[in-house]
Amino acid sequence: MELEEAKAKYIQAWGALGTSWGINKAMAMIHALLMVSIKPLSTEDVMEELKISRGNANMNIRALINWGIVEKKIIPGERKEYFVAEKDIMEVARQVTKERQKREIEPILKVLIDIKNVKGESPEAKAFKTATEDIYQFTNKVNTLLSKFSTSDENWFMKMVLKILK
Amino acid sequence: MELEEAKAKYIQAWGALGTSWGINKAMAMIHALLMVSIKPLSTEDVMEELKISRGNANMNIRALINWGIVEKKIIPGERKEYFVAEKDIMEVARQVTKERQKREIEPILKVLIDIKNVKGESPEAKAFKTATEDIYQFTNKVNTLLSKFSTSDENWFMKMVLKILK
DNA sequence: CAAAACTTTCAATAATGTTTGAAAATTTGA
DNA sequence: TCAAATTTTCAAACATTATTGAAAGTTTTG
Repeated sequence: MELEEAKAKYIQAWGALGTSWGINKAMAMIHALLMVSIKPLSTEDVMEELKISRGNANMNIRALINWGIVEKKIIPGERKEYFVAEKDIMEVARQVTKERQKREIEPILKVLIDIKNVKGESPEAKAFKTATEDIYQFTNKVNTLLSKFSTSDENWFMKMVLKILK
Repeated sequence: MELEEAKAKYIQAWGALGTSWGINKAMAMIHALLMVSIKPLSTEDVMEELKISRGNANMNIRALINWGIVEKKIIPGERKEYFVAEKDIMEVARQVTKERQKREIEPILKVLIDIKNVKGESPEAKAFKTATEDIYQFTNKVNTLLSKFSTSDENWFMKMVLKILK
C-alpha cells in the first residue's frame, strides 16, 4: 500500500470512529492528520489535505488545543501558526478521558446524588431507589478509576492493564 | 423529592448522556424508563410515558433488544408484548461494552492491521508506521481488556476495580 | 502608521440524524 | 378463514449539528 493511501484510510477510519463517539468528524480527522504528519502543519495545510473550509479548520484546531492534544508550534521566520499533535497515544488517551469525564460522568453523578432523596416507601419508590443506587455505585467506581487514570504517571495504565491481563 | 419528579430527572439525564455517546435520546430514555419500572411495560406504556410516537418506540425497543439489555416478556392472557430491562447494571455495562467493541474497536483494528503493509522507507513513511503501530498496540490492549470484561463472570470487573484502587 | 498576512467569528446553508404517523404486514382468537 | 389486535415499516417532516465563506478582527512588518 502506498503511503498516501494508507494515510487517507487511517484519517478516514479515525474520523468515522469520532462520529460514533460524540467527537465531530472534522475534529477527529484533523487530529489523525496531525498524528501521522512528520512536520507541523498550518491551517492552510489542514484545509487542503482534508478539503474543509477555513472556519471549520480553525474552530476544530482550537478545540483540539483546548483538549490539550494539539499545540501551536511557532516556526522561526514564518508568520503562520503551525500545529503538532501530541504523539504519545497514552497521553492522548489520558486527555480525552479527562474531557469526557468532565462532560459526561460528572453531570450524571450529580443527578444520581440529587435523586437519592426521593420520598416514599411504596414498592415503586423502593425499586427506584435500589436501581439508581446501584447505578450510582457503579458510576462512582468508574469515575474514580478514570480519575486515577487521567492524573497518573505515564506507565500506570499499562502496568494496570498488564496486572489485570496477568 | 417526589418519585415522579425523580424518575423524570433520571430519565432525562440518561437521555442526555446517551446523546453524547452516539446512542439516540429515545433509546436511552426508554432504557432508563424500563430500568426503574417495577413491572413490564408495553409499547403503549412507553409511548405514553415518554410522549413519543409508536414507530419511534417500536424501533428503539427493537434496538435495545438487539443490544441484549431489554427483553420481551409475555404476560399470560395478554395479547400485547411487554418489555423489561436487564436490571443488573454490571450486565448492562457488559453488553454495551460488547456492542461498542464490535461496532467501533474491531473496525479500527482492521484498518490499523491493513495499514501495516504501507511501503517505503522515507522518514514520512517511517513516522507513519511508528505512529500507527503505537496506536495499534494500544487499541489492541484496550480490545483485549474489553473482551475479558464482556465475557467474564459477574464479579470480575468489581474485583479488578478494587485491585486497582487498592 | 498603513498595508499585508493571517486568524477568528458567525449568520446562512447544508448535511445528517430523529421522529412521526399512517399504511402494510403479521399474529391471534373465534 | 376472517376480522380484530398488534407490530413493523418507511417516506416525509422536523430537529439538530456541522460546515461554509465572507466579513471583521488582529498581528506583523516595512
